[in-house]
Amino acid sequence: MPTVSSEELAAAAGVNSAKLRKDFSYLGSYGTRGVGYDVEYLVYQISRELGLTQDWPVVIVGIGNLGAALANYGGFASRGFRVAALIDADPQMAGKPVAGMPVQHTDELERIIQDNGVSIGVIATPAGAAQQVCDRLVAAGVTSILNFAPTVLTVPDGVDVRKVDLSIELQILAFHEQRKAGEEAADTMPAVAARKQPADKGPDGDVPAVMPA
Amino acid sequence: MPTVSSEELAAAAGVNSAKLRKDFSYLGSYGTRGVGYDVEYLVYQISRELGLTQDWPVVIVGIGNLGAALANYGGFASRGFRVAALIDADPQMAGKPVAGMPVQHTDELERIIQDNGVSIGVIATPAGAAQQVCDRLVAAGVTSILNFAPTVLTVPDGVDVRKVDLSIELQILAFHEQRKAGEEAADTMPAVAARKQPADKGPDGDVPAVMPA
DNA sequence: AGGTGTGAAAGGGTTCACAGCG
DNA sequence: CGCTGTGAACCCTTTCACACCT
Repeated sequence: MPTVSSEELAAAAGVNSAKLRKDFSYLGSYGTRGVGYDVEYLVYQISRELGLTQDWPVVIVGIGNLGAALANYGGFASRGFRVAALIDADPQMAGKPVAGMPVQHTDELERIIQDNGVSIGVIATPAGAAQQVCDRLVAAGVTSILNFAPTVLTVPDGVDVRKVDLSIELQILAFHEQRKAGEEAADTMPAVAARKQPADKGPDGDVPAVMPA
Repeated sequence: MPTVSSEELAAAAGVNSAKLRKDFSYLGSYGTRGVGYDVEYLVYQISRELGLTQDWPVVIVGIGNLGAALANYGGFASRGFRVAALIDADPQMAGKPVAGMPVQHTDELERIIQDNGVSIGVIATPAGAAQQVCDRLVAAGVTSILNFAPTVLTVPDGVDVRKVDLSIELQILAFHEQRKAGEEAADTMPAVAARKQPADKGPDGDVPAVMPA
């Protein structure tokens, strides 16, 4: 399929075709009237705009179950992320291979960041260690942090933090589950709970690509 | 601190106090004019509205690194989730304790769901197994699914699916990182990339009591 | 014709500003 | 007097509809 129309893409994504065209138009005029969008060219332009064509070295700090899961996560490489190092505070872990890569000790953190020009760090440590690790990452030059620890991190201006709370997704499901259960009683429910919502979005959410209602 | 004002809460949350008051007003009139909101009462009301006061048994299918990380995740219990069972297809895993709970074999899936009245399932299997597991969960009575596998699941109407893609969060960080790098060249950047964004929201970001849809 | 790109209209959500209550 | 609750103004996003290009 060498080209797609906004209509086809919109249907696949579950959005309005006008919205899709308007969104694309902010990136430039990459379509051809009467024809549609050249798939390969479009993919490249969007990838470039999103930064997927760059190589982003990242470090993962805290190689417990979650850190190991992240290290093994296949989706990273295909999106331009390269795991530059796995770091853990436990000396027992040092040298152990995880996802085909030896775990390094926290002592090496600063050197690793600098040697690899890492600007993105992933924190998968226990809550208690997160802020400290964060501070060291920032001091070493990291300017974006993905935080899986259940703590709110404090960072200086200019540093971005995104927090992933795995239980929030469950909470959203439970919220809808609750509504399903009390559907017939909808009239007596508060406005918020009763309001029908158009397929609400996940964390990828801003990527409705395929979110079934 | 027995009471808070909308102003204080708004500052803490990084939003406008009027928005906060309006949002709360959809839940009912739980504040006191001239005083503020009674903290304990407010927490209860919001918890109830979100379904946090209910007990939600969940099953986790696929006890690899990620599944184990989820099983150990402390945040669940405090939000009303109870891990009813850990399920894995590997017979070797059966009986092994993970997070103080024996892993059970996939053969038991249907029975476990029914015995525990589980309506929420978490899929942490490899991509190849996800749809099949999903089908079985749904057939057994699950109506909400949290999917960590990198696959788009197909489900019947009435079943909610939320997909968590761990790399998307990194992608968002990389996007901002890219902008930081090219800040001085902002004038020549496409409109989208150059546009200043109000501290955009994390995954928890799209969970304000009232979904911004 | 066929489908993009976009001005204009419509729709929603946020903020303002203040009445009203404790 | 202080702070909530909320109508109205405002602003941003989405959708419509069509001019315009291929």
